Amino acid sequence: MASLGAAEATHLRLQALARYAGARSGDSRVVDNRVNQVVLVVEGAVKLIASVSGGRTHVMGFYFKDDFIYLPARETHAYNLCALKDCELIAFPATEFIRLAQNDRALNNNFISHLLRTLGRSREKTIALGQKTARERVATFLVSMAERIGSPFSNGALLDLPMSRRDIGENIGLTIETVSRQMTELRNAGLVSTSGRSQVKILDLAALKQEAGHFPVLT
Amino acid sequence: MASLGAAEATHLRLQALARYAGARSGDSRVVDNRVNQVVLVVEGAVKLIASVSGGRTHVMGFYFKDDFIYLPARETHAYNLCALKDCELIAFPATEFIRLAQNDRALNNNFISHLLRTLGRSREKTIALGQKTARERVATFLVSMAERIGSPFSNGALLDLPMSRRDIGENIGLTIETVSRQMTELRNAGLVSTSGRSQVKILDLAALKQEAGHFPVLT
DNA sequence: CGGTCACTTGAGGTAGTTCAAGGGGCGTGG
DNA sequence: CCACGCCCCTTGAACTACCTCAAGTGACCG
Repeated sequence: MASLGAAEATHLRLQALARYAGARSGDSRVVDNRVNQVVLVVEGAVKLIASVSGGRTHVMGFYFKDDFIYLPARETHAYNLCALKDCELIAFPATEFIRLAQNDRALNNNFISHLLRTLGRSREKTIALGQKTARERVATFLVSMAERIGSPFSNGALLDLPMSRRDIGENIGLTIETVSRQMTELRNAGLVSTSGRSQVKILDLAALKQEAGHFPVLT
Repeated sequence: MASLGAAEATHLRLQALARYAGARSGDSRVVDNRVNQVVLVVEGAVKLIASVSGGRTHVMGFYFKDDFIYLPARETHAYNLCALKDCELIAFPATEFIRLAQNDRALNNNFISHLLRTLGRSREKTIALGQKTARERVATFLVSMAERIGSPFSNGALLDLPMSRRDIGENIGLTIETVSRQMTELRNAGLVSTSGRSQVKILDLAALKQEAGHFPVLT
């Protein structure tokens, strides 16, 4: 909760509001979505999924330690959080959270800049899905993950991806097969190497960014 | 500026901050994008475009009277507002705007709920671009426009679209030809009729929503 | 060590793009 | 008011990126 940057006084009130939620890897509907929620990831990794008509589902994004999620109440279609690993989360009902934030400049500012960042990422992603080829999307995804959960490594990064190929595909609007093929091509091109299902080593981050079409953060 | 819902006291300060901008139809770079801006559309219609690598450009959205736009400063790629008709706009530097809003509960709340709505729409659009077919996208676009600038008409709506087919295509991630073909198919299916370049009559809104895949507002 | 399930690879199909050629609005000038 | 011309839009035909369907392969778990 420290990462919310609230003052001491607000802190206590936030605690009164908070719903702690633990989750095991694979759990879905981790947080109550009957009202808008602000969710903080204390530990672990989650995906935000949207269930859409026709049984389709779209992965809106992936979130990791210290990330901050705005989870809208179910409406025309349902948003839900699913755990990708064992997780610790804290959820606040959005309305009360916002009201509280108004009494605390730092928290209010934090919340607003979080929203702006989220909006920025969402717009980037819109562009990606509207304009990019499969190759560019996969490259963009990897670059983004490198920036968010990668450990630096020579002139690249080391990644341990907690999500499946299916999750990746549903996130960037491709089928699982296409994701797989693009990964293979990137491997053949010498840009990445993989071991096991989840370990990815980015060998040349600059070149990968080139492949990504110079776009910034996705997800 | 009334639509900002600020109290009297804040009003004066907002006026001090405001940059009024008139624009003629077709004008681009209507608002200074060297700093983040909050822009209010007083009159007219604008598009928010993102210029991306490879000379590609994506139309992030269309905005009309009383709409509220968050225009990020140019960064990895440049966002710009272009006038689709003659316009009157008011721009506020975002940082100062947010600071001011903190002293005015109503304004702060309005701003936050605007951001949440924008984020919601952006997410909807992400889903649309990630999952929908050309037919669904065009239908979704028309439904959205009907809700935003349509005048009711029997069991449909009357539309006067200020944007070109190219703009539409760049907004929903299709080529101009595909947009055109889908429009003719919708016409042949008896869901819409058109006259001239910009007049669209939606004959059966319910059926069009069906075509759209039950999705809510796009753009 | 053996089974399951995720991932990979291949072959064929299709939605949408690309390239190219006509119509037809709509503004302009007579 | 009508004629002219530009440019947007429409339509057609060929192509291609991605999807779909199907069959391996190998990672991870018991």
